[in-house]
Amino acid sequence: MAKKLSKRQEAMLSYVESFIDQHSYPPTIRDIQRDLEISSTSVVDYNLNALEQRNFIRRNRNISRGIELVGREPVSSNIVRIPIVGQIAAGEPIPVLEDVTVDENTETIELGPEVLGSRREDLFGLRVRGMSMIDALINDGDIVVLRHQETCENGETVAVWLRDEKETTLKKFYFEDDRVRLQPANSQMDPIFCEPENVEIQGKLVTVFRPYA
Amino acid sequence: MAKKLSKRQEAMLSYVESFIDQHSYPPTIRDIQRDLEISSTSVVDYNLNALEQRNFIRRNRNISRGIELVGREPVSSNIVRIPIVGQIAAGEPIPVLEDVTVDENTETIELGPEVLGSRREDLFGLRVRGMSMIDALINDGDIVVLRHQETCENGETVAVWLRDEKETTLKKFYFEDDRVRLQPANSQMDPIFCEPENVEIQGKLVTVFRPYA
DNA sequence: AATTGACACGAACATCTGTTCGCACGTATA
DNA sequence: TATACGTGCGAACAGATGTTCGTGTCAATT
Repeated sequence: MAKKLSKRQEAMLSYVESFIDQHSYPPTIRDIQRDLEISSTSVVDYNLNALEQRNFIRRNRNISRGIELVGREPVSSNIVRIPIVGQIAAGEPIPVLEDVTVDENTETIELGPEVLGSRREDLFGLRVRGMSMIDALINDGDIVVLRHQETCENGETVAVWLRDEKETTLKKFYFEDDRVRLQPANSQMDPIFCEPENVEIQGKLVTVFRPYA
Repeated sequence: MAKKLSKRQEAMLSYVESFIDQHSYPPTIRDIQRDLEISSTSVVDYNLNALEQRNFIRRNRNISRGIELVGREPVSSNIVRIPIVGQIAAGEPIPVLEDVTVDENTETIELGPEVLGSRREDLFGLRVRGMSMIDALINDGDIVVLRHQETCENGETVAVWLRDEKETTLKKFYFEDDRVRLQPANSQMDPIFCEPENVEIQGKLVTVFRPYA
């Protein structure tokens, strides 16, 4: 069982890997045959079986492109690519997602599920400008990742737009009695109280990170 | 362009997504047809084209399972899985990498190259314990990602072990004259000066992030 | 009422693709 | 030398799969 892979099997394995990286779907037997200049599909089939026996791949019979790389799936499937759609600053509203065009020029970041939690939809990133969120230990240049939502649970940290003040801020949100309490992450600081009508929830804070160039 | 997806198209899109997550290769048109109970493959083809036009997927003509999810593919080879090998606190040294066993039980996080920069070797993560790094805007519970190195350039933020004080700290490092200046990120605070012999560089700070569970 | 456009249907077609089989070649073993 | 075994070859088969086309439905528009 500890038998070494043949030259050809090694070549096939790394071919499959790079093919998947490149196309995001596995190759057919004939793809492998052609690109590795193997004379017959049956040779490919034979060596694929060998690779399966040694647990490098898994094959799904009678299914086209039914090759799976063992031990690879966890890495590739759960990564989320998050677009950085603008910036967040005290004095300006958060960009409206519908107005933002996300194309291949948009800066993005890739994050795994450990960082993001389970719900992976509606995520977007904003670059922090200014020191206005320093009380939440968020610095100029940091990147905050938000999940777009217009309501939230008590105690969640959310990005809110204060209509009257014309101001964006990141605070813990508490709805109590008839008013809203916005609590800075820094417990030394005093909360803000305001009318519910004045508060527009823009999204929930999912993660913050700071690249040290 | 802002046209909404039809019910069927939404269903198809999310079916494709979960199929890929589950199998690690895309579905065929007939897979979609069968599982979504659509009467004809041409209907699937039609709606797949609609999805392509709106840039949710990319189709590769004439090849089986030639569906790619837009914004999902780049998720492949450039992701780095970083082990979280321990914790970092003021009063204890950083775990020595050689002593740490990284196995499948080790907690890890996956991050893309935008977050990590180009050099992707020798990275490891530590969970921050305590508030001792609050002056660097790093909170209890944050995760810091370091690159293991024992030297650094002036001005880089590094994790250092102070031999005499028996203390770990994250500071900007400056070698000047015959001494070392360790500058807190918070410019309000005073630097520490010490002998070069007293300073052991543990690694360079690459990124910090804070999951809001 | 007529027209148009989006969407759906069903069947047929042409490849694409995995599988199988008989045969051959070399090396190690008996 | 004979045998077994791992590996390679080429061809053929059968089913899987993407594509196309004529037709139909329905709601909005003219």
